Amino acid sequence: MRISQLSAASGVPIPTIKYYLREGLLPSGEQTSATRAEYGEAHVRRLRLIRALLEVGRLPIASIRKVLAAVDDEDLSMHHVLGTAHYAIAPEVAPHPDDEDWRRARAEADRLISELGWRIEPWAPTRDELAQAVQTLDRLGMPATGEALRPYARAAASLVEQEMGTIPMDGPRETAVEALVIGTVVHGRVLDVLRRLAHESASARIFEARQAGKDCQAEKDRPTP
Amino acid sequence: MRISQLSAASGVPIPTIKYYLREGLLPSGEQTSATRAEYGEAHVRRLRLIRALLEVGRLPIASIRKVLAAVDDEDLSMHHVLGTAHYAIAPEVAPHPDDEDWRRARAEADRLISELGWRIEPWAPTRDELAQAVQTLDRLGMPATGEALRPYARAAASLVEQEMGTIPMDGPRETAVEALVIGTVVHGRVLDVLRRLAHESASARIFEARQAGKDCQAEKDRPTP
DNA sequence: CCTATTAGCTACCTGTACTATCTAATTATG
DNA sequence: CATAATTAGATAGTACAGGTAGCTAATAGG
Repeated sequence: MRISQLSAASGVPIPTIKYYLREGLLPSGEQTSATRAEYGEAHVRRLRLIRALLEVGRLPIASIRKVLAAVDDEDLSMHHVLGTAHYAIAPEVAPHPDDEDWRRARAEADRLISELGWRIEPWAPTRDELAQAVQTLDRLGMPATGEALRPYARAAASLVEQEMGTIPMDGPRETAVEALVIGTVVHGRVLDVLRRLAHESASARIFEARQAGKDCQAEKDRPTP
Repeated sequence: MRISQLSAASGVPIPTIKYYLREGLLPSGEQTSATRAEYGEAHVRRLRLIRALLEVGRLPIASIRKVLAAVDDEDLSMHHVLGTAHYAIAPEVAPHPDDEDWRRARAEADRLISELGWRIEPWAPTRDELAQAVQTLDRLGMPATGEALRPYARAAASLVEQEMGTIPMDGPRETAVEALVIGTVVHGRVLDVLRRLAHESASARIFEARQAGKDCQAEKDRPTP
């Protein structure tokens, strides 16, 4: 398969494929001469994974590179690939270690994690992400106690439990690892989208009585298609 | 309160505050002379909300402007403010209306929503987001049937139900509306982070037996603090 | 042999979220 | 009263992300 066919098969423009090659997201094809390289099904697959992480997972290119490097490293156990993915996904959160509010939020996050009995590395950046959310809720006057977060944690744990059951652990490593990464990234988005849909629906149910007469005005505000 | 005090109180640098004023995210202070304006507690509050939407919610400035405009529009019902927030949050998803795969994914998304009995506007961009995720999973060979998505939907619905109960519906409009927006954005992130934590924990539990001997090597890969 | 395609390279472009600087008008301070 | 500091408002510049475009030399296929 030549680059033009790879482009056609994947829907990704040639210059973009070249960009991904430069950035080390996509392995080079097998060089058959100075101006020819041969690409295969693995490249199509890889491109699909890249686009999934980029468009659905909203990961920056640099993070995708790290994730894919871990996926390709045969020496890493599945758990460590997943760990790398989690590290790469977690956005930098600029902790202010000498800020009192920050320390309290971080302590609250750590407390919740240990109460739940979750096995999370002490240096996991995800802890900081949780602390950031907790701190933000505190500052906004909606304090996030462990009490308030526990339902979210339980729901998350139960969904993840189910999801883990569907990973083909005993198939080829690559399949399992990709399924894990997709689980982390794409299913995260699925849950987020469904939550927003549920939110809109709940809001419609709850408020429909209160606003009865206002629908006509609202219709005018509808964005024109 | 002058701009320098506003900056100190909120932790946002003066040039950034000026930028938010220019961009219409923050209302101007009360002009007391050609070179003085007076800011109040509302400005501090607004800045905190902006930073929450930006840093935790990862919303682009343009979306934040739309959300805040809706929050400030006293003529909009709470449901419509929330709708605006949902519209603003949903990233553009570039649907290809003549792509067969896309149409199938979109149909699957619509089917799931109607099966669940959710009240979602037909033109809601969130439908496209769900369709995008479904299409991506299809392409990656992990087809997302309604069956597979239902547990996520149920969990989302139940969490949202609880969350709605905590909104102070009968307090001042601004408080309720802000709580709704924060619920949409910040609690979404909380759930996402908790899901990734649960994922890491589950992975640790499941794989610890399989990798026993590899921990030493793994420790060396730990990012240096 | 001639046209099209390709790898590898460098340069360029667009959008986002700031940052910096400048000006003129105040306001506070010694 | 003079002088230093602060401010609003405006313009311009920066850094990064994610591509996109064009160039050159080599080669493949007809």
